[in-house]
Amino acid sequence: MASTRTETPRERYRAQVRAEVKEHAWQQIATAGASGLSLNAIAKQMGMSGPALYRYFANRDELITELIKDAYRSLADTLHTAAASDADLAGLAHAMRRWALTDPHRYFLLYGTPIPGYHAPDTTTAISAEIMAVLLDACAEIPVRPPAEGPGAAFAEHLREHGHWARGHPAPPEVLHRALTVWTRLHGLLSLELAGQFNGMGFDPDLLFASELEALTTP
Amino acid sequence: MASTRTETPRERYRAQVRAEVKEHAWQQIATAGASGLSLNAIAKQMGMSGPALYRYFANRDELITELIKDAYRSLADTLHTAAASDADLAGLAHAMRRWALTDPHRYFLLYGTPIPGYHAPDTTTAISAEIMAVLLDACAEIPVRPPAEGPGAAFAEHLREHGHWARGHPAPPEVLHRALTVWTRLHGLLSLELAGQFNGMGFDPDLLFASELEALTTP
DNA sequence: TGTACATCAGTGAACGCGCGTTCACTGATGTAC
DNA sequence: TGTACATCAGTGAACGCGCGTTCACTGATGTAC
Repeated sequence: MASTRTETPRERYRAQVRAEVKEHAWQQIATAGASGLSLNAIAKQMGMSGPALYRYFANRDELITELIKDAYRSLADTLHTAAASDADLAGLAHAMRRWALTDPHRYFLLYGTPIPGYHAPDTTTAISAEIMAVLLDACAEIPVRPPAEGPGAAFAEHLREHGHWARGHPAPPEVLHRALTVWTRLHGLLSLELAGQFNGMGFDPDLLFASELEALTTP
Repeated sequence: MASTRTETPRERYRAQVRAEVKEHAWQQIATAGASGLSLNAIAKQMGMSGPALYRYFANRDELITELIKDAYRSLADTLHTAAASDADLAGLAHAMRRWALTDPHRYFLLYGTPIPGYHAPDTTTAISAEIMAVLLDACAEIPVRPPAEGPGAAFAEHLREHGHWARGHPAPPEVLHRALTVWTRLHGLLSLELAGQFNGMGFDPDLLFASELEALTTP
């Protein structure tokens, strides 16, 4: 990508094998979950011996970290692409839902039950801030009716002092508030849907999603 | 509880050991996650040999099922108790949040990333319907402003035909709609908070929760 | 109250399995002169 | 263009571990007469 030096064949090969390992890793996460990820199993699937993978990843945790970073990157790119083609907040939400439905386990790796004993490195927080920034941009274009009093007003006021997570985004606290609301409500819908919690209930998740989006995009 | 026959000492002992096993199981889930639950480890913690536990649980899956049922039961009881002491919807929401914060892993066992390879039995659906019923009762007491058109109205209309999950609860579709919204929004807030996703952000989750509750309890 | 028997809790050994990770090594690929 | 050397991918054996689960068995507890 941004590398000036030409890649040597060996580097190209390394990158290719790393990518192939990750592909098998995703496949395995889909069936066994993130905590069932096994280097040995991946190696066997690729027709290699287990220790061979240690040429490409220092250990299991580094592989997981890489998967998480890729997943964040993929979601951020999806939202950027949508925003670049003039999508409004509703468009972003639909893009995010499509992204989540494409591979539920990828979504859960980012936003699901934390993996026991694993702690994500700081690299990921930069990308998740990027994602927030896209949401903030979209929320800034929606007219807000700032409430004069009550918990909603209080929280917006609170965000005036505690909004540094927006990383200096030039938006009034009401917009920060809106963005947080968008995030939590979408996550509620998506994670329940992806976990299959709506399954026996018989209503159409599309319609629930559309209804919540309406509530989210009107002031 | 409802058993007419007196419990024999042996039955009492069995029940006590089962309970102790479950306690250690929860403790272990808290550190290793649900997929890290190990019968052998529990036995060791209790000063017993591994195979001894097979006197009390047929296998690992039965233990997990039991934990899930207990968790559902506990949440349902919590909500019932709150409702019995005249709590409105906001009161129920706060009770639910307190319940979730008490033991995040218990919450995630019910509503988090599905455990790979595990499928819950039907027994649990009855209790989760019970939980929904409490929410429905509380939602029925909130004045609704039914929208004339748009996705919100469409979904309410949809629920007129697809609301059998409410198990004959005598509430208009707008109330079913409201209850679903309550569920998804609360879950969004709780699961992100419990997973630690708000951690680095610096705002007060209490205030966000209060703000969403306001939006949820006003028509 | 005492004896004979049935029930049941718990043990220890064993089976087969898979895991992450290290280590010394082979053989192929690239590099420097 | 050819040779000497360094780099690196991948292997196979090994270590130590823990898992779920079965099985034959011991010893304690309850039950029936």
